[in-house]
Amino acid sequence: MNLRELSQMLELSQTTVSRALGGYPEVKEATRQRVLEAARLHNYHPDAKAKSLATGRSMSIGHVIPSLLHMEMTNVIFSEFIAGASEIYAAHGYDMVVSIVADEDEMKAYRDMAARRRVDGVIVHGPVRDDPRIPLLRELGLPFVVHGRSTGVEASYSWLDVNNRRAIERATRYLLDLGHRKIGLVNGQERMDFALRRREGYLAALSAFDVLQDNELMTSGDMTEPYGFTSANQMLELNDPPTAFVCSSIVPTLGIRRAIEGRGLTVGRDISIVSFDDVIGSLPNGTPEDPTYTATRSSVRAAGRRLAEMLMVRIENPLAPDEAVLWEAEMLLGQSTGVPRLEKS
Amino acid sequence: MNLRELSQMLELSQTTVSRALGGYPEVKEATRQRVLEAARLHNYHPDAKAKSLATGRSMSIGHVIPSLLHMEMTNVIFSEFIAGASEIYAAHGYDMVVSIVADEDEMKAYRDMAARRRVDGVIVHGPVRDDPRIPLLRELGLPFVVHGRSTGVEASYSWLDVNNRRAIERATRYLLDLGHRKIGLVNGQERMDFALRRREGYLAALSAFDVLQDNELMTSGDMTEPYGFTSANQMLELNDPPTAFVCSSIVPTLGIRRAIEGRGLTVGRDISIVSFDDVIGSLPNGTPEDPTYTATRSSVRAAGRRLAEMLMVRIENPLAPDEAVLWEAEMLLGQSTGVPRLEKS
DNA sequence: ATGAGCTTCCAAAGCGCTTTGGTAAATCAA
DNA sequence: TTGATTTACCAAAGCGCTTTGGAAGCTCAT
Repeated sequence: MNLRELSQMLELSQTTVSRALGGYPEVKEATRQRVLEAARLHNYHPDAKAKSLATGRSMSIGHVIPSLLHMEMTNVIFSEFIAGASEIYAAHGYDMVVSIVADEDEMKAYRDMAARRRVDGVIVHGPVRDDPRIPLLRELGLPFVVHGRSTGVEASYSWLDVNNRRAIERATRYLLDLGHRKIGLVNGQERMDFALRRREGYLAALSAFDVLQDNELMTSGDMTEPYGFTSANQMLELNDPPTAFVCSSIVPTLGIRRAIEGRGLTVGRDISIVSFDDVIGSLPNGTPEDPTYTATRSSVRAAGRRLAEMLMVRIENPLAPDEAVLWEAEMLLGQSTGVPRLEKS
Repeated sequence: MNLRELSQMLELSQTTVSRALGGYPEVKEATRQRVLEAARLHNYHPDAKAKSLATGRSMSIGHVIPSLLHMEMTNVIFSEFIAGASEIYAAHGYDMVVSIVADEDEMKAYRDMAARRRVDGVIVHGPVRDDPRIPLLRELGLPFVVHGRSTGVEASYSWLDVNNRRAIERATRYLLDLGHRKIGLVNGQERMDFALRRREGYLAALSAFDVLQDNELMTSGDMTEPYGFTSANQMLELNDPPTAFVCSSIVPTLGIRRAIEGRGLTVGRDISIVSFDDVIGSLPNGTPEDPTYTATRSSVRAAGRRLAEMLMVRIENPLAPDEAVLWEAEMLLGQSTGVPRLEKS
């Protein structure tokens, strides 16, 4: 059933039927009801591409994710994000098109989406320092918002970020307050902007307590479970091993736990962990009243929702001023922290 | 830059330019080169929706995922699947549109996609017993393939499934062979078809060894980490606790580990675990030579690739006979299993 | 030289919608 | 009553592409 057939059936022009369906005022109320009724009866829905072609708006949002290097995000975090974003898209009548590309094809993927006019806007994931995608999208004139920020990019753009620096600084300070002085940092890939900021926060806390930076107590890598396991094991084998860990995500935290318990030690009693928690559906951090891990927490799903809203605004009005949103993470005390017990001294 | 502008610039008709770009033979080679050159120079890419409207093919594939009840899959497994599928889509020039909807809107989402002719086909995720989506899609005439099978659906359809029954039967038999007799099953939601089959496999193995089914040793639920933790803890508190667990996914397996070690026991030595492993990027099961968990394994990413290919075929030729693919899971011996030590006796 | 058969190009229709620029009929103000 | 508005509708253009159905211009065997 298409518009022509429907309008012939109703003995009305396509114009009138289209306007009736679109809610325009220049059609008699009785007629509108007749049209609505018939449309429902015959399950008429305007063809998406014809509508898009006529209006010039594709009514879809693009997400480009580089598959290889960002495997950490491809998985847990990304799907949590799109779960949030897609709620908003649906509410506004937008579809979500996601394109997983090899890292080296990422820029081409954006150019392509823009040239083919496939999407009305995009959300940029996992910004790195001096991220080239931001100037590219600006040049392409494609509306976009960024999940995170890119140190080094001067141009203005819309973003939403967690205050990663402060979140990890607080986490580290908490451990320092408990008396820990050997604190391992199990960080994400430090080419990612968020990981750089977290490292800064960690170092800031240490220096506030006059603790010297120790490069053997800092690792950077893809946030997988084995990565956490390996990092923790390496550090625990040092002469002067850490009594606590600060970890960038719940996933490697699980590996840290495995390493600790594999050595016959107990998390929270012998070795403390503070994690960053993105609030992953399948990996919830215990219950809100009794978190498994002491953690600084910020929902990536909520970030997806908020960024989607910001993007909708930019699409409606491309000339709107850029919007910058910085969220503070909340800190939850859980079972994974305590005063140091295994100090070398 | 659109076709009209490009063809005016070249002083050719739109027809000729279109054909030159499309690789049709009825255009002189010199002309084709001239066109190709100009197209590249001006970064001309045909407008996706105009092209789709003209050809009648939307060149995109839909994925509908119900957000609430399938949260287990929304996260880890689903994103692993689409990572595989999207490789194939990209290679065939298709885009992927994903739509996360409230459970009760799922059928509507399919109807909508079909009526608006938004996609050329869909992949159905997480089939349940008597899944209503299969007859619906058949009625809508929308090409589709199913990841898994639906017990109770008589009609023919294309699917790819892992032999879940046999995989879990083998896993359970392995534990029985080692001497375990109290074996806990930490299963997925048993309204899901795959979970039902796994339960059958578990029970078949037990009865082959004349071990009685014990309902206290079987749980069913969303495959999260805390679910594994809680299930394992409950069972371990029984008078006659299990000496081993069979678990439906690596995610709850992590929770089982936490429960075991939380009681001062050691995985593999005191309590054994065999898991099903979907091969999740961020949660790899140790290294191939030395798996952390003994597991039956089948890559969901590979399934995504294969199903995407099957769907492409169906779209090319909707009358092609349905295809059914059953994969056997491989079984890997890891560090998480051993002979029983803590028997009540 | 002539018609058949290629080669190479093009005008125009059509995909299914929205939107512009109307026009008749009904209503209203004076 | 008459001209001005308002109401309720419609024909047709246009979005940017593909594809159909030619049509010139060439080549070439006869």
